[in-house]
Amino acid sequence: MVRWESGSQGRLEQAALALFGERGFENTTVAEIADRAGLTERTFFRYFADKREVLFLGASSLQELLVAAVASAPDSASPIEAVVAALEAAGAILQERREGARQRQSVIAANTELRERELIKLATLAAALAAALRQRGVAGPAASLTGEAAIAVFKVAFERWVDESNEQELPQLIRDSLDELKAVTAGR
Amino acid sequence: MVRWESGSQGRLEQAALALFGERGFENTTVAEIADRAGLTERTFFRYFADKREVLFLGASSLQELLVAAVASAPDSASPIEAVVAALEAAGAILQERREGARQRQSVIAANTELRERELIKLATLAAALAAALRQRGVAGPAASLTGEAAIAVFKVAFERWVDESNEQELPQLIRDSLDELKAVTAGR
DNA sequence: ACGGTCGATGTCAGTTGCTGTCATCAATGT
DNA sequence: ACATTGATGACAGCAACTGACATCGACCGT
Repeated sequence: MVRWESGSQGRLEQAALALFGERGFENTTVAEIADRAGLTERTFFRYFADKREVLFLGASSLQELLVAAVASAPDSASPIEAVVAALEAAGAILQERREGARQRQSVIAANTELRERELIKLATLAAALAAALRQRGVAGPAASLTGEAAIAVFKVAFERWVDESNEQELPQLIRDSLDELKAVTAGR
Repeated sequence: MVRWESGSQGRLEQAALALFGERGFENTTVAEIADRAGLTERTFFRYFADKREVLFLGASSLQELLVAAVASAPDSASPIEAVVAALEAAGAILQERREGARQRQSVIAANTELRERELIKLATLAAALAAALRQRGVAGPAASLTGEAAIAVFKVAFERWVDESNEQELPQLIRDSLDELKAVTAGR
């Protein structure tokens, strides 16, 4: 497909992950990442919009997966069930990359700028899920709230999953969190 | 209280708001803000951790207000009702600063970095609300999900409130959004 | 085989956000 | 008066990011 692409982007990503793990995000310079990848600082910024973005490669493909899953859910599924089922599917994928995901998350959790970037990715995802729901005929406000609720469920489940003392699997945690949300919102 | 404090911080804030409104956030330099306030770039960074933070002054006091409101809610209130009641109270305050809030929001909405900062403020707020709920004896996961759900409700309501074509009041929109969330999560 | 095109990368200079350090200066307390 | 203290200025410097142009190797048509 791609003519050149001798793996520069991947090398940059690996170099960045290694250095961030060793010395932390702030104590790592873009020039150092590029050096380790055998490239130039300028080239780093041709592949990644900024220093943080190197940690969020798979994000867009994960979003596409989720949107596709919502779009292909059976008509009988309620909005919240359709979206959470999609999350469970994505959760199953993350479950397989468990160690990598945890390592990445420990880097992100240690730095405020990275948490900001993570949050905007999740907010974008919520909007994409809402848009997918509107395609299915869900009304505007309901679609927005369902998207936001789904992200809330995912955030809480993911946080518990990353916790070392927790051995449950992510899809299960997602379902548990959804049940918890239902219980909490039903309260009066 | 404060011995000096001849209003430097306020002048910096006003100067920043004016310049951001005129030429946008990215096309405004910190040195320009400081100049207009009759101060130095270095002084700007003594009052604000970074260029974005100048747009988020009242945030911490708003959070304190919300946490206090949750803490002082009657024991009979369910977690979600306690938190949303607090949001309505905060919404009433915002309702009075309506024009200022809309203007500020139009600056934020136009810039990704600012949206990131806004999201992390909201996430921090969600965590603070959850902590306040745990003080009331709510179990950990339920508290987290309630905090996140409240923020979801607020985000959707606020978005609708800022929409020019919408004339409803913020506290009412918050209550509407909560009802919508309840309907959506009850589904299926 | 050859010259030309094109995409990936390098080089370099410049702007801007942000920080550390030290000096200054006015108000305050004794 | 004098020392203290808190706000500000002056300056130097680093690192993130960008624009402009040069280079170089793979490919393509002749």
